[in-house]
Amino acid sequence: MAARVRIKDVATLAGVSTATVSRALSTPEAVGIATREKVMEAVKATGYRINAAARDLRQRRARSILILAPNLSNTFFSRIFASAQEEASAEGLTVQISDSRNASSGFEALGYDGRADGIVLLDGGIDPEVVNGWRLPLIQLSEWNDAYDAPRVGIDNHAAAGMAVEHLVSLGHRSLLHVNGPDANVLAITRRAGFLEAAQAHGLTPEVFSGDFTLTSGAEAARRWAEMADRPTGVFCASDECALGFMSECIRLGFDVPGDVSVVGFDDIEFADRFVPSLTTIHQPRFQMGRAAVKRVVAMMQGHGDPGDPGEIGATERSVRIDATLVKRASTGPAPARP
Amino acid sequence: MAARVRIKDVATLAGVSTATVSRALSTPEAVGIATREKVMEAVKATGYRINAAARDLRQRRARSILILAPNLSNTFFSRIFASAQEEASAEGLTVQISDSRNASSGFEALGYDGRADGIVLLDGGIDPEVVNGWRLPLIQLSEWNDAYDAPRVGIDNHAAAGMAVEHLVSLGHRSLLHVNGPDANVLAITRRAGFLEAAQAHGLTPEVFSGDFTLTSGAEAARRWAEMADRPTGVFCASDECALGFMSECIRLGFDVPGDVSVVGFDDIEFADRFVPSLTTIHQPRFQMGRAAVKRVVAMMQGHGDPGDPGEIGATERSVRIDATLVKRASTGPAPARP
DNA sequence: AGTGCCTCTGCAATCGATTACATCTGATTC
DNA sequence: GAATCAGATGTAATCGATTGCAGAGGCACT
Repeated sequence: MAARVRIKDVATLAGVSTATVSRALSTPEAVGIATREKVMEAVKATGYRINAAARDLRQRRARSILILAPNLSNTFFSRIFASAQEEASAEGLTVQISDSRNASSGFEALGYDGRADGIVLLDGGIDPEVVNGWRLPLIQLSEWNDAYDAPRVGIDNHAAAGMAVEHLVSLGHRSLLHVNGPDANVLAITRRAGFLEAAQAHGLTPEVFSGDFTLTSGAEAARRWAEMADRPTGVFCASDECALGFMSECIRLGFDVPGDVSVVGFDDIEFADRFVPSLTTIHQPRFQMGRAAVKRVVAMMQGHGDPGDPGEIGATERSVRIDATLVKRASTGPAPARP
Repeated sequence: MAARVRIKDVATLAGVSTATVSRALSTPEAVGIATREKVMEAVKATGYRINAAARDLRQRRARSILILAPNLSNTFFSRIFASAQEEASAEGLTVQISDSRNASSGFEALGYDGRADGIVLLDGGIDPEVVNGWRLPLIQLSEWNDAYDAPRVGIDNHAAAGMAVEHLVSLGHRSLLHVNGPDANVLAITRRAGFLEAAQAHGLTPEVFSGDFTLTSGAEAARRWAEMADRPTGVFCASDECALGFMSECIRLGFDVPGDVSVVGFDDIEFADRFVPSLTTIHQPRFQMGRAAVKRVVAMMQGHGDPGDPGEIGATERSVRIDATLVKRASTGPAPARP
């Protein structure tokens, strides 16, 4: 914080009061043209930059929203960050992106201390007591937790997993495998449930391997798959990274995709389209998700008449559903004839 | 900002002054044990959370560093963000990650308005006048700009490109191609120069295609390459994404990698190891880079005795060089016999 | 008892902006 | 010419914490 020039310096140089400088900058139409120009000149001459802390303190708001993600190095989030920032920027807001798994858990838990007016939460694994204690407009994006008292933005993971199953079944696959995400993860749980339900609806009794969404876990699953006596021919992975890891290991082990095994991913990250073979997957419109989440949280913030009023927090019914679609590519094909 | 309970409320409940509450929280050892406990109890009972704006204003610092990247959706940055945040967190600092290309360019240009005490800049393409006008401890990470008056953290891109060339040459490749990054990008320029110099040192006159680091541009380059009469057998791409795009398109066109063409990338992103064939590339220790950058900027911040003092800004000689290494994988092999 | 010192606590100024209210100027209207 | 009004500007309170200074109380020593 090196703001050595204060509004008072500008005022002195321009020969007006600090009130006038403040008005010239925030509500120019409330100031005479001649004065306004004098002020602007003084601002330039001094290199004045507003002190956000002082403004935030007085106005009791920070013009900023906090985005919390469980792991910044997960590439799935990148695009969401970009679109969220873009949308926020259009609203005149700053975003702060932080890692929810990496916060000092002390007094100022999770960096939240009034520096933000709203929160977009991408992590469903935080203690509900903490989350509900924030008392800020908050929306849950992608992941969620029923114990959080906040609306959600995201796709229908259960149904999307069902789409993957339908696709595989329609290609003739009768023996299926699901490579799951982390046990405690709500996305993993939901996708797994959707997978199992759809499979059972077709009278199938599929296999499930545990994983953690990563490339490595996908590769590991592939090795395990390769050693099975009766290898499933249709595989649904809980994430694209996992699916790409799975495919890549299959290929290295000498199998053909989709000749020997069809693979479906989840997310539709950039690489999905570029891998060889390209990956059939569930497309999540991440750009749209980021935008929608910010729009929602901004709306909630505006609902706050009194800055101390929790407003429409808890309006869970105001959730936004985003449509996911199945993108058919080269990693899935007809089931091989049973030996 | 919904901090409805202020330090005064805590003070009243605990039956002490606000000064005592403040001290109990920030310098507990300066307060009697009995009092301290009373205060802590009152804090819990009221759910008090400090108001960062007020604290920042009074202390004239924000306990936060700003990380500016040219494009949040570029997955190369993800890991840097994660490590930077981790390091900052260990120092008791918050990080704010922002997109430098997406800032409202008005009065509060780039979101900088005293909310941060230091900056890690990953973008070499910002107007130097703006950057030097920030008057904050600043370090340049990965990208740089000689017009910025600030130390750098990063690898030797020129030498690294040379390593790629040496590797290809040692495999017998005599006809080389470089798929470049954006024309104005300092990384692209430097890698290109390093490539050309090393090639010329071997008496070669290589080809250069322009690109922009992306998967798509790599694929495009591959199509162009495929149509050449005399196809270069050794290709060096300015980024891994580009290299993977190039390889993927080659394979789709029916070529063999590395049978028909050897490909070297740059960065060593996660997928490099998982593609088939796995990608030979220049490893940039991104984790280490993020940490180092934060460490440096924190050191500069501490050099600030007086918060209004630019301190050791301009200490360009204090740059930190990180070692890059060539990782040999399956995408490079002996040059095919000349037809 | 007096003095000095140490520990703990409170008072009140302070950080730098915003903004309710008051004041002033000049124009318009009757 | 007085009354009224609108627009422009200034005065001063305010946001919520931190912290220099001083006072109170306790203890030890002379």
